[in-house]
Amino acid sequence: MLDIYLLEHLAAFAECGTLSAASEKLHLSQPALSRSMQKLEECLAVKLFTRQKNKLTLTENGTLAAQYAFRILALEQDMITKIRDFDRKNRTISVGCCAPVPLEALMPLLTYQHPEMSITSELNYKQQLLDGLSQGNYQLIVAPEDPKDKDLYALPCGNEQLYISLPPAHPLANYPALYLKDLDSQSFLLYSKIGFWYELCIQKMPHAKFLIQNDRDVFLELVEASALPSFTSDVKIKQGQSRPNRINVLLRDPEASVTYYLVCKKSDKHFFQPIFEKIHDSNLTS
Amino acid sequence: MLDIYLLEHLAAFAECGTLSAASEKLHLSQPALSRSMQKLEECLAVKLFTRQKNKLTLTENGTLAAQYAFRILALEQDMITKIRDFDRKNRTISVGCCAPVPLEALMPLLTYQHPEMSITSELNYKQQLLDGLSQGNYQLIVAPEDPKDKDLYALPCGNEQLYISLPPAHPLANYPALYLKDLDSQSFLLYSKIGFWYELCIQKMPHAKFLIQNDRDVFLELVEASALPSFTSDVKIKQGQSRPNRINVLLRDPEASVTYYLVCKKSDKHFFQPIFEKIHDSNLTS
DNA sequence: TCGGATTACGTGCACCGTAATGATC
DNA sequence: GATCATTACGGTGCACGTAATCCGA
Repeated sequence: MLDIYLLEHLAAFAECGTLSAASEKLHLSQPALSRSMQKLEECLAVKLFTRQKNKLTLTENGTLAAQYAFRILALEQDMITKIRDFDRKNRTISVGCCAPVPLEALMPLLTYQHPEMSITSELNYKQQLLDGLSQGNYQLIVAPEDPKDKDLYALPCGNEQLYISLPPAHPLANYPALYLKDLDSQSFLLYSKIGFWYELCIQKMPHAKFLIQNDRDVFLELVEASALPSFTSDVKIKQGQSRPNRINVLLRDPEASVTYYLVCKKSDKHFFQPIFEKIHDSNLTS
Repeated sequence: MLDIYLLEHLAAFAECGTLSAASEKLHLSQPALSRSMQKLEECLAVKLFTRQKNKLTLTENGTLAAQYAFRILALEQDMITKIRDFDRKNRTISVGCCAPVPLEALMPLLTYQHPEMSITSELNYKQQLLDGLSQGNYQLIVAPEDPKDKDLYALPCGNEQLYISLPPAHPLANYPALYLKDLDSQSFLLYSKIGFWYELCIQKMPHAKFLIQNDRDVFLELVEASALPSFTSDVKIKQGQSRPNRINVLLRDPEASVTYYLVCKKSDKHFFQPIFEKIHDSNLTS
């Protein structure tokens, strides 16, 4: 069998055209390369070069050999990257979530339970979450409803109730509860990374204007400093994140109250069993 | 990059299941293999094995790696054989010939003119010769007529006239000349390796019986010892191969007199120029 | 006790770099 | 003289084998 370094040397020579150029590319001395080429010919027992004292050129054999060399080297490189990718995928848990709130409790839980694995998470929409789960891009997802799929294992893991946060002077601030359609055509401060809530706002308030903020700190400061309505939830309020100069009004739309479901493939159920048990005891939103 | 020997070792282990079995297969010590596997893991920076003190097993990573190893090794093996085949094809001249006689002069000519190349020859029928030439299976053919193809270069290279060799007592032995159809329904001694002459006999004498001999010596001895008619030619007669106890009668059929053409691809004309020149001076049948 | 895996240690080969030579422009 | 390829020579890394150890059936 031919050593891989011989193929690398041949490939370099085929690319560069001269031994000296190739040797520079390979960080190698010219004599070393010269010997490699000789050895390659010897191993294959085939003439690969025409030697004109001062010039080395590939024969037809040589170009054929170089083509093979490229293919083999590419395949080996592919092997390395693919195996590393495969390994990394096996030692990372990818979590997809429909909203940011469940992640806040789920991520610490996972890192605690699987200290040897790295955990990644991203927000995504319902259908993408389910697709990603079945395709293996996610091992665990949090959906805003029960997927009811025979291949999936799902467990309720908490609730979240949307509120509208209004300044006391706002005309709607004294209502005990509202519907989203009551708020249509208003302007809102909206943090961008809120998952499926964003869809809900767009759908229910097609005429509203959303002043979208990508930076969480900027968003909070604007809420503080402006009289613009914004959204919050019972979870956030319980966490004490409601502002004293704001009145939080319940939203009665059925979609404004969500039950989160933690979902994995049935085949992964055993692996995630400890997580499901912990959630059974104390859910992700309490 | 991973050294090829590491892949070979991995492949062997994947096939054998234990280091000791694989080491035996590789004619290698167990420790050497053990180290190879460790090095492979180190190079890939990935766990390939589960180690149970006394048992070494491939992980999923490992089986994936082994699959790649097989592919790479196969590709490399393929490279070696393909290049050697390609080289051999380039340093052999394959000659196809419609009859044995022209070969007797052509082969020495070729070996003399191209001492570095190996020459192979075979008898074949006209169409196969032309197909073989265009497909590269032959570089040079001898056809029984001018192929008249614009991509081919052809030159007459000799003639051969068929004779029927009869014992003096044979009823037809005193004719100055005969046609093949005159001989139909007789029994003949026929040497098998005579190229297109065989076709001719079958066509012109559908009722004749041919006692076919595969061994040249046996054939000649039977000609000597029996009273059965057989075939010969002017070339053979000039060579002094006619038997004293036989009368050779000319065959008048136009097909019984053939002009041979030496043919090559126009693209190879330059390469074979010396051969064509020599033949121009003294042809293959004189 | 045997078979399988790993560790420890010494050795030889093979690949490398430096230096020198040959050859062509 | 500059560039390119090859040969000669000495050094070193590394893959190997032998021997020893550990562990489980």
